[in-house]
Amino acid sequence: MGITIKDIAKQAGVSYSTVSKALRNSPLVKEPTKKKIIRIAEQLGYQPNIVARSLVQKKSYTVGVVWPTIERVAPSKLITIINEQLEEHSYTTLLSINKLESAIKTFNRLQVDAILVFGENKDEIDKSKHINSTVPILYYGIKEDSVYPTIDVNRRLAIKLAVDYLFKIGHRNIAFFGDLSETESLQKQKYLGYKEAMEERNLSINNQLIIPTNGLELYDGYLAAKSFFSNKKIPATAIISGSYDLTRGILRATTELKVQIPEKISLISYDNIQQFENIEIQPTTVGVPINRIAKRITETLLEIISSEELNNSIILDPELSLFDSCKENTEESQV
Amino acid sequence: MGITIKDIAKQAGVSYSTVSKALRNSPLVKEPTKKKIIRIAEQLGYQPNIVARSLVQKKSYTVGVVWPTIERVAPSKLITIINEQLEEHSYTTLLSINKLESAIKTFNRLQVDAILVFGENKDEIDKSKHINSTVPILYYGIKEDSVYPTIDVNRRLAIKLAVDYLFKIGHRNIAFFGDLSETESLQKQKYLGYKEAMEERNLSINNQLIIPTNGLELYDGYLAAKSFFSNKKIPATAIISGSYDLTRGILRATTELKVQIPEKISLISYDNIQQFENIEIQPTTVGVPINRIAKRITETLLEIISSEELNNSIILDPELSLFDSCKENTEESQV
DNA sequence: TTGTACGCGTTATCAT
DNA sequence: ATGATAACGCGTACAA
Repeated sequence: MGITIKDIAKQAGVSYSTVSKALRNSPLVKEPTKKKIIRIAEQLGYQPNIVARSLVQKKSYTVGVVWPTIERVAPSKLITIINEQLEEHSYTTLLSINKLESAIKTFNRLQVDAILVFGENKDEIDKSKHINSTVPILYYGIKEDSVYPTIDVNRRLAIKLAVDYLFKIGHRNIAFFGDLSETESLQKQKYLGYKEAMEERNLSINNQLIIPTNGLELYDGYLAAKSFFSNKKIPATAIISGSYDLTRGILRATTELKVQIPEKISLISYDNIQQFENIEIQPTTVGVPINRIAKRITETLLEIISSEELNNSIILDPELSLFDSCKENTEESQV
Repeated sequence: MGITIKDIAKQAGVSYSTVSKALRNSPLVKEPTKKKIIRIAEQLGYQPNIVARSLVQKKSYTVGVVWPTIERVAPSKLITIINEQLEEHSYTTLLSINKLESAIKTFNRLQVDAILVFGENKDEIDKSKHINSTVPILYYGIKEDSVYPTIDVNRRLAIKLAVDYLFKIGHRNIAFFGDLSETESLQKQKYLGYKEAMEERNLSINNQLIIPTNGLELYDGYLAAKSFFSNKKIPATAIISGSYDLTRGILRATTELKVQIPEKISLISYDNIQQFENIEIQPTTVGVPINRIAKRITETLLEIISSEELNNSIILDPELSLFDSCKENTEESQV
């Protein structure tokens, strides 16, 4: 068994309530006594029993994160940042990799102060609806529009921003690299943004411009790009890439094939992370910076915890971060 | 606030201690009363308060997993399996992505029953040593030999097995693909196994045979393999690949270059996962199957929890899984 | 300034 | 078969 405040009290020759006050740094305890108690606590390696505390306080200073798809890397950076930020507010983050329903139950039993759910689909969420969670829940990145309190990123708008910018600097033939398979509904939003924006500008879309990468790994981007550039005449003056890793692959291909960026072709990458380190060229990106997402999620969680009330869905708007992978297009191909 | 047993008691017109017994399915409660109580509990959506329970029982049926490197995919499959297995024993798994020291503190405060630490290096572990954890700790995959209770995999022996097998079927020129950078100490163990085994057999090693992939992604294996096979004369009759993704890359390269496996060259891959799905050829692998690792870890955790005593380090021995990527070598190059 | 007593939700022990 | 009550470790209102 661990050390309790009673053990400390005995050692210090005071009552255990005094110890409790001292450790919580209450002004109701004299400095010398406080110092002494704290010293003894450290000596004994005292760890406050959160269990007992949260029982009496009805607050555990703990946030539960539901993380059923641990095997996907995508949002792991995000959760790392959220964890750090919550820690600064002296909250502890606990992850569960169970299915949504069972994770929610667990966190309710554990009496966490709030639950953050990552990237679930609507079906799964609906299944968990009958559980009346005492603990407030916040969803991130769910795959369909939703009536549940949600924070998400406007991926569609992101790609539209990219198209608009490229249009503004003279590009008319704009290609899109992305995984278009049915399962990747996040990717699909990006594709829709591309299509919409192109149509709005009356730009033609053809199969030469839509490049399915058939996967989201670096290698997939690399292969797609190699085949793309093997065309006699490259069918576009600009590329929009649907994800970080794809972009890395595209850049490896352009380096290898000595396709100059941005001289030969412009490039914009979808990205939240903004850490294209060790890479030949810093690409122009579009997306919601991960720090902004994290900050907003943290704030919302703290809000939910203190007010018990959740204002509904928040959709974060993306921004364009200009670097040197884009250049004006002055070719005759302009209409 | 949530529903408590007292709420149920009021509804059912019994005392709350009867409710407690009924919900724990005690034989001391008459069937009809029990049924009634359970029904009401379900109606109200009652969730037992683990906090209170673990306070009195001094047991939380919870295992804490320290997972500081969430951004690396490697052991995520493993943890998924362990989670499932612990669940079958009605234990809940909770992850922390904090630094080791702070995670251990957290789990102690939370009064979990055991802590499982993933893939930390010795420095980090030493730093946490001064914390006298009330909760028993089990380490997995730490990067140096250790005095702490540990379960790990014998990577060195795995690669030796591979070399030995290839030797037995007539290969003398055996190449090794792996990331040899200083930071990858797990990879290094594999390289050492390769070197040792080759030396034991008096097989010569030269730079043509040791292929640093400079990364562990599919793409890295692909590139390394392409350059490897561009040699006029391929310098080996067999390849040992240091990891799953590298192997996938190598296979893509051989397919592309029409290098027949195993006709032209034999291949053995290091692997725990054994799920080379969607791949052209099922390679022969060597390693400890992930299910065996998971099972052993789960067992050890449960043991530790019940006995409070930990028998020291367990090193799991790898096995060879023969598939069709190897073939006897009958060339003259045999000594 | 310090100590006493009660309550948080649950389980376990003892009476009834 | 059921109910009353103590205990788990802590925080806090109130008494000293």
